[in-house]
Amino acid sequence: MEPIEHTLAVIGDRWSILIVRASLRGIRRFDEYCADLGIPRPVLTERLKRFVDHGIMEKVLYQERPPRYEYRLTEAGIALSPALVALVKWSEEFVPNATPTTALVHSVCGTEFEQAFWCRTCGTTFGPTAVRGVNFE
Amino acid sequence: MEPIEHTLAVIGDRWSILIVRASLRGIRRFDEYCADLGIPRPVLTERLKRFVDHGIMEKVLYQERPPRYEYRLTEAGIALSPALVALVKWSEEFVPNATPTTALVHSVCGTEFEQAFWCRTCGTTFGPTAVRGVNFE
DNA sequence: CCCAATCAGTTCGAAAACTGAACTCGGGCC
DNA sequence: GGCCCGAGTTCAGTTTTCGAACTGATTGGG
Repeated sequence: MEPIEHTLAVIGDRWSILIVRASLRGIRRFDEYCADLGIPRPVLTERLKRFVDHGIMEKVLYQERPPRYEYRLTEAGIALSPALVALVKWSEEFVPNATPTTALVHSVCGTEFEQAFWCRTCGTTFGPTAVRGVNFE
Repeated sequence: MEPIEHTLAVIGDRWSILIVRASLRGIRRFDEYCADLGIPRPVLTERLKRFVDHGIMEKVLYQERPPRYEYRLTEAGIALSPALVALVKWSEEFVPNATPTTALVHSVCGTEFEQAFWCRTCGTTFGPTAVRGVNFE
């Protein structure tokens, strides 16, 4: 199985990306995910378990007696951000009636940023049509 | 429903992204997708229909009698590339035993490229941890 | 003319995943 | 004891997925 197939077997469903996004927004606890996303509890249980198993999230004890855990993204989980950003930006552009709000900003300066392909060799940025590759085109 | 939820309702499943990737690789026809991906035919039928309905693909008649159609990405479909690239790159980095091949190259110079967040205001590139936003963090 | 091959789908029954609502279980608080 | 919190589990019903076999229009070969 190719790497990306493996990845999609883990996060390729209607909820996974939304869970990652919720976590980046600061959501941590089981009931918070439920309330925030409206995700069915059994589905959330399974996803969190899957994420922990695949190193995307970690279970952190935040209270003993009764033992209670919260779920935080690991570095690998945070590294999914570029994919999430790409999807958010695609959505803003192509989903009909999408509100073109400034959804994502650079925390340093507070203004909207771009996402691009960047070629170190050429020193240029470029778009999707100039991409080619073994696993791609 | 927020834009990204809508987007994930369309392409948030185990196969959709792989179909887009196959198409970027030059796959066009029903049986080609089947053979290339090993996707069940009924699922492929449903996904292609969905993609056409949502403007991600278009059905192109390539032969009359019997009428035969092939499926090509629209501009909106090609615009999903950044998300795909992000997932491919994430996979290369975080999927265990992933072969670190040069999967994606800049077609102009043939060397590997990067994908980054870029702030026009600051004139800098930055990583996932510096992202903040209404829909995000 | 008839038979095989092509190719985009459809049909079908079984298995798996998803869903909402209710329930469990440990433990603190009054 | 009775009530609340909060992370799950259980359950029954629906939807989705799956693989394999089938359909239907048409062409090319013998």
